[in-house]
Amino acid sequence: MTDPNTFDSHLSYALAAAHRSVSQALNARLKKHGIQIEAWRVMECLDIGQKQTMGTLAKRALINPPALSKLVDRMVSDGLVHRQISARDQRQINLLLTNLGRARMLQIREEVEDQDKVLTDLFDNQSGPLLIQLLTKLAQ
Amino acid sequence: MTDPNTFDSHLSYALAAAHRSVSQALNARLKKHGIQIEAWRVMECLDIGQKQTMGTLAKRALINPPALSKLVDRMVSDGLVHRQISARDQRQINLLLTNLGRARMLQIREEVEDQDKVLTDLFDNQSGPLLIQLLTKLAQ
DNA sequence: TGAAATTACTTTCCAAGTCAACTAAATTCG
DNA sequence: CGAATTTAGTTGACTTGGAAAGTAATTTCA
Repeated sequence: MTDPNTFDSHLSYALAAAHRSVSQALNARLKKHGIQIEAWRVMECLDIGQKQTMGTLAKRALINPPALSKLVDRMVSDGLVHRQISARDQRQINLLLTNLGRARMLQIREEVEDQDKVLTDLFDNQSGPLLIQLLTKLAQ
Repeated sequence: MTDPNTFDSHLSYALAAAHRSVSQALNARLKKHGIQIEAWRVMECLDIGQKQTMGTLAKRALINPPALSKLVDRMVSDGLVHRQISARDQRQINLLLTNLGRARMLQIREEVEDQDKVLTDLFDNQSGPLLIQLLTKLAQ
């Protein structure tokens, strides 16, 4: 056991600390674009596959359904996305990026890529991808 | 560039996904004890060093000062901690665990240790500590 | 010394998230 | 078929968090 008097060697603590630090930094950058991290994730998900349902989006963008509903309300009133009722299942919503939304996403993507580069530069060539791999395993 | 059409290879995404998954699992366990993750972190910090100020606690427990103030209000009314004005600086608060707080912390610690074991068992002997090391580096 | 600046913490106001209940559409199966 | 169940998404009541302002104690330095 390593240092029984501290709890910062716990995985859950180290993870929370890293997440806090990284999302604060990213948040500061996205503030310039007037957008939240979650909204950016939604837009990236939509760019990968248009017409996604709220359900699949909630999973991919790491947002609970009620929070996603409200976030999408705001994004609609900001003109970034619009809702379309699915033809095959009237309960489902297909969310679409507007032209404005797509343009904004591309700008923001640069900011995020830049931030990501700063982070991965903290590590050597093996460690960066390894960290992502370990995190991905943890996320299941 | 690896897989330009997905963003889940971004460190910030992998980190958010892992954090979400881990804190949801931990949260479910702590719910049985009627406590939030943040309150548990505060109690662990107090166990390491009693009489910590709100400022140092905020940093160690990864909580912004206003949120910590409010959390401590709730913990005081739950009888877990109590505030004591510092003798040497009347602006500072020294926070102390009550006997109830200490007892609850010890119960909860078991739950968290157990959860942490489940997580670290996902990895081989090198990877677990390595992950923590990489995360700690990221948190600075 | 004592006015100005800094530091420690809290409060207020508002934005955002959660849980549980709700609406409505689709599916199941007796 | 059609009543019962399941699924998709939203809403509402309530809780929590954040930014900025507020209070009060301490420190700085002219």
